[in-house]
Amino acid sequence: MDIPSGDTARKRISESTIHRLSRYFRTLSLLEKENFETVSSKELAKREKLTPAQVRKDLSFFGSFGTRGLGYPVAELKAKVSRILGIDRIWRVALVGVGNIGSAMVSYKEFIKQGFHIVKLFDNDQRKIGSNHKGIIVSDIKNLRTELQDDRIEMVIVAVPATVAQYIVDDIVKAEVKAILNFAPINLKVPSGVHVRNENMVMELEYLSFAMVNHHSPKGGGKA
Amino acid sequence: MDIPSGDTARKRISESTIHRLSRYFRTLSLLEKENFETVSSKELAKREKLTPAQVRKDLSFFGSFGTRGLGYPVAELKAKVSRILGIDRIWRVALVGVGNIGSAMVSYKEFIKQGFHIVKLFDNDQRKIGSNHKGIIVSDIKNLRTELQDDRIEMVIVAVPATVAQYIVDDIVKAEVKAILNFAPINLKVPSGVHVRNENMVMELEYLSFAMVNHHSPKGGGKA
DNA sequence: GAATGTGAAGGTTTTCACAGCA
DNA sequence: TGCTGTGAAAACCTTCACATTC
Repeated sequence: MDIPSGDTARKRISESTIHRLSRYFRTLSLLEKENFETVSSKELAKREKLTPAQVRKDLSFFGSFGTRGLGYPVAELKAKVSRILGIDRIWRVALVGVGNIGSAMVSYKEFIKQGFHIVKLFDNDQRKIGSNHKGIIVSDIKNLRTELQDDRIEMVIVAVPATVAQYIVDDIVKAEVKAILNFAPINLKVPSGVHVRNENMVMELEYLSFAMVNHHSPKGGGKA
Repeated sequence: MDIPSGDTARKRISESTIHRLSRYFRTLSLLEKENFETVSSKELAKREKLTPAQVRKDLSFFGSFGTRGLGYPVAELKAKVSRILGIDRIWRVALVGVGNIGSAMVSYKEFIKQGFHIVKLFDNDQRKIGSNHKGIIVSDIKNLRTELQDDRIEMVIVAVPATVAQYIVDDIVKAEVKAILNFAPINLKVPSGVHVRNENMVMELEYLSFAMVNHHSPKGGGKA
């Protein structure tokens, strides 16, 4: 076992490190296509606009994947990183709210590519229930809890109006789903052990707005 | 002038602080609707799952907005925060790529609410060019640079495939637009002074995946 | 009494710098 | 020689604690 993931002495890994691992993974996929056999922390850092030390530190939390003098084996490191992120498998995902954003997510190719398979859709609109989106029949949101359980859903994407998001999430929690990606601009309450990530596009525009009015030079081009 | 935004001695404000200001703004809008006259750092902190000290520190970077013993005046603070974020005005936004995500963004109400007005659409697909989306005629991407300039666009949302994103962005930069919200999963190159924010939904699902396989207890429920 | 504003303390993340290995 | 892996230092961010003000 080369990833020290045994439950003893596991260091808390920062959110930034995890996000950078996602980026390394993407870049490693690219490097693989470009037929690189190995890659140095310097090269990875250059592509991600980071320091080589940062890249090495991030990876070192999970093991020693490189060879001194040579760098990291691309294919192998990619496999390791995907294992760390838990994307060396298929995740069964449901989506609630087949509106603007919901529909876009159903057709979003990057999800499938990375093993996130949207296999269930829910809505409360009678006109949508029963209709077919990309081969999936939209279910009635009334049956959310039971269908999530019956279909062994592991993650739910919430793309409903802010006013109803909390009720939906309460149901999702009852179905014992432990991971939620939330698009509603609201602070959801969930019991501990349930993971919520918020996707808020307005916040990013607001960041840009702030940067502009403050002539704020972005540190290395801003959030990557 | 109560915001120390004169060019002398401006402290670097962290990205986290700005994001929290966005959240305060949202919560202040809510508090205003609930007819709160004032709010304490304690109450704001509770709603955002932060510490009161954090709230006070964040605000203190920009001035002294509160009254000891009382708290912050809701309406006034909201106005101040919107001023700081630069959202006390209308921003003219263009969107490139009227596909899945692009279409969703055009109809996304939160943008308009916060003063981000999408006033131009571009695509390279002949079937889309000339068509009407929410009252906006889709322009040919060939004319991107000139039309961005003629229409005094200040921000561009890029929702095109990763393979073409860089070319589009090069054009956007030529049009002297200084703010880009990028949905393509790629590290864009822009000259310094141009602000880029990346919106990557897959990264958030990957974070959830990591959290799940690592039985990783989220610190206060994860990214809010 | 209640709650802000803020130096100082404490904690976390990033960078440095170099020993160690191919 | 080239590049990793990693303690130590530096930078950064958050929390504490209290003087200050209403």
